Amino acid sequence: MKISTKGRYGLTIMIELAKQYGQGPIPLRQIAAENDLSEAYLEQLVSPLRNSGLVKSVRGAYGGYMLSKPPHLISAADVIRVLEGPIQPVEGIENEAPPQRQLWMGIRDAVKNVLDTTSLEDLASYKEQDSDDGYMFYI
Amino acid sequence: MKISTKGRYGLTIMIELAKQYGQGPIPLRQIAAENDLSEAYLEQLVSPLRNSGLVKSVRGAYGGYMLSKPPHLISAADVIRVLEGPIQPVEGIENEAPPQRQLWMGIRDAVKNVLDTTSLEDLASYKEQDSDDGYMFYI
DNA sequence: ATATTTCCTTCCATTCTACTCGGGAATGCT
DNA sequence: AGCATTCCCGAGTAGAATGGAAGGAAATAT
Repeated sequence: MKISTKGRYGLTIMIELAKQYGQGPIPLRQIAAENDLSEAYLEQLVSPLRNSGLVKSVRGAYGGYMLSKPPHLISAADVIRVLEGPIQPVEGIENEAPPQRQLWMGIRDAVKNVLDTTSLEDLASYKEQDSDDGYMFYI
Repeated sequence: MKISTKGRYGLTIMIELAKQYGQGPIPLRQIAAENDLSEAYLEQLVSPLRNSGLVKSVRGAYGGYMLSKPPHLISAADVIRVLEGPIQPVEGIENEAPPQRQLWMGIRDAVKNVLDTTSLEDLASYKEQDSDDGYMFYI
């Protein structure tokens, strides 16, 4: 029940690109440095993002990556789907017995709903709202 | 973003035990046969379920496993937590930047809500409701 | 005594994860 | 033209997780 670093770092890339949307291509090196991540690894993640059409690239000096659409038109679900595959809590849900099937579909829909209703703009323009203090991380 | 066979098969065990709750100990062999699963593998899964107190065991001939509480008092979340660990879409959520943190917590709460509100009784007494035909499995 | 069943440990093949590395191709700057 | 920068692409790799298999010991009913 995990989203791997593929989805996590991929989302980080997309949020950085969203923050600087409209300011020309952003090199991966910068994103890697700011988030303390491996540039070579990010390279592998951005490749499917480009193939799927979510980002555009410019090669050469002063090149980099940019979103191919405004941040409010790209959802977290779009990014996760490209990097982690279809949103589904189990493989082969159609072969499961009806009770389990109903459960997995419920989970899938709940997750999908959160990811679908969160845009890159939401994530990039995030402002601290009310305090998280006391909120439990593990449940 | 997956629940492995540990959680899935473990839930299958628990649902079978729920169906036959109050009818004495059920051997794993029977559950394995009915669901076409490896008995040796189920053995490994039921061990943590016993250690956590969700099931009780009776050794020897005519022995087996049984729920330690009525099915309506055990949630799917109880089972998944024992076999898959804490319900969390990413590791180390507290180290994530606030925007991502908010997203992961939203997903976690959504999943937790579905699992918490589904009891073994719900799963064991499942009756076909309205048709699933045409419902998409992959989204 | 024997069959059954849980209990416990170890081992194994395969796949996934999270990278690293090396090199090639395009582009801008001087 | 030459050089630095940056994307692009494939291969390799150590470690962990997955999904089991195997063997034997201990308990219990008949």
